[in-house]
Amino acid sequence: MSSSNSGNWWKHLALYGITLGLLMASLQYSKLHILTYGQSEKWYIIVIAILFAAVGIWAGMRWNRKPATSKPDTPSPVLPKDQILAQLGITPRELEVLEQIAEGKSNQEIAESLFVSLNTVKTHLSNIFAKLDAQRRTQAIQKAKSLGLLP
Amino acid sequence: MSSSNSGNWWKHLALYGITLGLLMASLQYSKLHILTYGQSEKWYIIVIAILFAAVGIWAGMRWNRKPATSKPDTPSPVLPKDQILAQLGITPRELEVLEQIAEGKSNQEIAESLFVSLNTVKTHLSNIFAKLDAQRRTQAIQKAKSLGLLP
DNA sequence: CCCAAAATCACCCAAAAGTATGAAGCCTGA
DNA sequence: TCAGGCTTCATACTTTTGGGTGATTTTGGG
Repeated sequence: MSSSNSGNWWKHLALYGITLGLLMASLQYSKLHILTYGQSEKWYIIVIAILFAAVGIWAGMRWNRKPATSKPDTPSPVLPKDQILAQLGITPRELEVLEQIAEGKSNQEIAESLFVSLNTVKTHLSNIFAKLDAQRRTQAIQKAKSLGLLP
Repeated sequence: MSSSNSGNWWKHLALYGITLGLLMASLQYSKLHILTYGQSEKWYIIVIAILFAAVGIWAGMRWNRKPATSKPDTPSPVLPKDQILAQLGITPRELEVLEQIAEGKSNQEIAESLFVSLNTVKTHLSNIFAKLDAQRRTQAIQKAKSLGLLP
């Protein structure tokens, strides 16, 4: 209840909100004039509530939707791999590193597998990230795959 | 939700409703003088609006969350995805996280997209790694794909 | 031979990711 | 009602990654 309860309070809030809405609606229908507002003001409030609920639903669905349109990437690129590599300026060694991160290897493992130092792998990776415009290895993998550089 | 929840949520709802009703009634009686002023009515309407906006957002996310987990694309795994998931003990939420790391997102981004804390994402990931026998996110992606859990 | 690109490595620092442990609230099914 | 799985979150700690800079070697053409 004190400070770090952030998990579920808003669920309750939501329930309260829904309940409030139902309550107000039923109050309207039953003509129990408990509230001291005039008729027009009551309806005004209800309209506002419904309106905002609708807007909220729309916003919520909007906000949480994943970009489903990103599926039709480049499955059959017209350009051959070599050309894409050249275009991006990715060198053969960098591609090797790229392939290995896609296999789930750590930098250390890649270094050992290529017989180079960890620092070298990092350097290659930095260059790859710059050329693919990625911030993370997972992102680089994703981009490389959609470019057809990786299976 | 998977259709019917037998009968618990509406009980809470009813309870909240009753409580709220009593609360509102007492408010009416004790603060009649305030409510006669136009200013407090405005305030009340604003609260209603915010409340319903919150409810709407919540509902929208809720309705949008379930379809997110059920993916229509089933390549051709020998076992249905559900069965593999059950076998490994991977929960729906964990799968959601798994899907997002495969999209190249950072833990922080996933946390924001799922409206949970960073710590929660890490916990889910730890569990995923254990269940997939992976040490790294890239490895988990790899394994999940070869199992048909991811496209 | 000389140059330039590629490959290699080192440090340092910051940020992100991963590990371990404990715990609370919710939901479901027995 | 009670146990157990799921989800959530926290704290503390270690490891891995990523970013920036600079430097040395290799190598292949011109």
